[in-house]
Amino acid sequence: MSAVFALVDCNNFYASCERLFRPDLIGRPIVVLSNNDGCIVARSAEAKALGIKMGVPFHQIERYLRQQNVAVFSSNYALYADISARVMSILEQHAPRVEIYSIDEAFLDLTGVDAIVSLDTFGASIRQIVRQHTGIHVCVGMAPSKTLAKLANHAAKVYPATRGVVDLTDPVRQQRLLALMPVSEVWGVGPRLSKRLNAEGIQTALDLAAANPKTIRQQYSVVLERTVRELNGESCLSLEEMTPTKQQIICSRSFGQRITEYRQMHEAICSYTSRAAEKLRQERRTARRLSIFLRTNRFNTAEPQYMPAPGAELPIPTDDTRELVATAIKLLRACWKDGYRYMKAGVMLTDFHQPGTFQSDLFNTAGGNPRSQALMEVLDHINQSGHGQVFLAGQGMQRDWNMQRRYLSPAYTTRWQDIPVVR
DNA sequence: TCTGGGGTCCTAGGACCC
DNA sequence: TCTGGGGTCCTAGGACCC
Repeated sequence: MSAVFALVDCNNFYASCERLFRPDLIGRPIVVLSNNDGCIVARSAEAKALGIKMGVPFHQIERYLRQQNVAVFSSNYALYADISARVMSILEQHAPRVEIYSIDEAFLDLTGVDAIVSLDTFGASIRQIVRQHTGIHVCVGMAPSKTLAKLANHAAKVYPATRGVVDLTDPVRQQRLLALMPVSEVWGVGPRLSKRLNAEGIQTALDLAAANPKTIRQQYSVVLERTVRELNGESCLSLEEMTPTKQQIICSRSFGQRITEYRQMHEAICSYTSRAAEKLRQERRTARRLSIFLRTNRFNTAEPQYMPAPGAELPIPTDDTRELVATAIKLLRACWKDGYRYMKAGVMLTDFHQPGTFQSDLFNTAGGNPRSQALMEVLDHINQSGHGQVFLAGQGMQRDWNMQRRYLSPAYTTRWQDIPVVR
């Protein structure tokens, strides 16, 4: 029995989520902006038809968007995460094994399913069920490897005649599609590799599939070699149902305005560290290494630049917000310089351990401090309850550096006072 | 004036050891 | 002028993904 993977991908996900609760926007172009309302990260079909490109800085096309009556939204991550969870739970009810690959995509293992029902029928029914239960439209691509399933999904999106479902298990069909796809559309081939491959005469996905894997490995990498094999229907990437534990946690943001005062940076670093510590506890890990980074605006070459990124090792791995914040602030004090206009800062945690397993020296108590653990549990409980916020004084009350979200929609599904009311 | 955030994997090169 | 070889570990940087 040969493997069959499906890739289910939500269409224009963020824009679709915004439209779910705004039926008045049906037919109107929608764009969603990145944090700080920086650039375009999602577009509805109508917005794509207007020629609006992904990743364009908002300020460059703001006038055009107004002229075209485009609805503009700041990222509402709470909303998207909630809708995503609903879509994923439906997929998990209908497929034996599911890998949630990103907020809007999942791989399914459909091996053996084609003995019971045709893949086209299965794909169409998944689409219909998700749409009926969530209002979200998805496309389904099916093939013997993940890389081919990705391409099949892409075809399902691009060609309306497919009705959103493409079964690419037939080798002849694979060849036909690969010949139509530029190599840059292949999963794992980014802009740099595309350029190099094009220069070598490899233009289409079919050209890459026809390349010698050994040669590709020598000239490029083992990763691209695997891609070549996957394009030939040899499955090298397996379905990963268990989310692997994180190797690092990063919390960083660009500021709403440039920061020039130490007080503001102190608040920001405290906040980011607290958030990172919260994520760490969710992962049930402790961290031994913490680093911070500050950045001036690298796009503005006329300004003096300063981008320190100091790190420190903790004596014992910890998940205690207070210890991590104290370490971060020590690093900040040492690297802070007045006279720069800072644009962004962040905190990174690495070198993770399982709580209580660290081999400590004679003078430290291994296994963590039970009082600290209890305190952190209470902190997380209150902050996740929706009833209030408890934070360290260092995080500040002014928060005048916080990011801009001028076009934020309500938290329709995750905050009581924002639930839509039908009159 | 205005250019996201959070991840992964691989490789090369330096430090260090015997 | 000569001044080994091989292994491990760590870090930085580059590439990719959504």
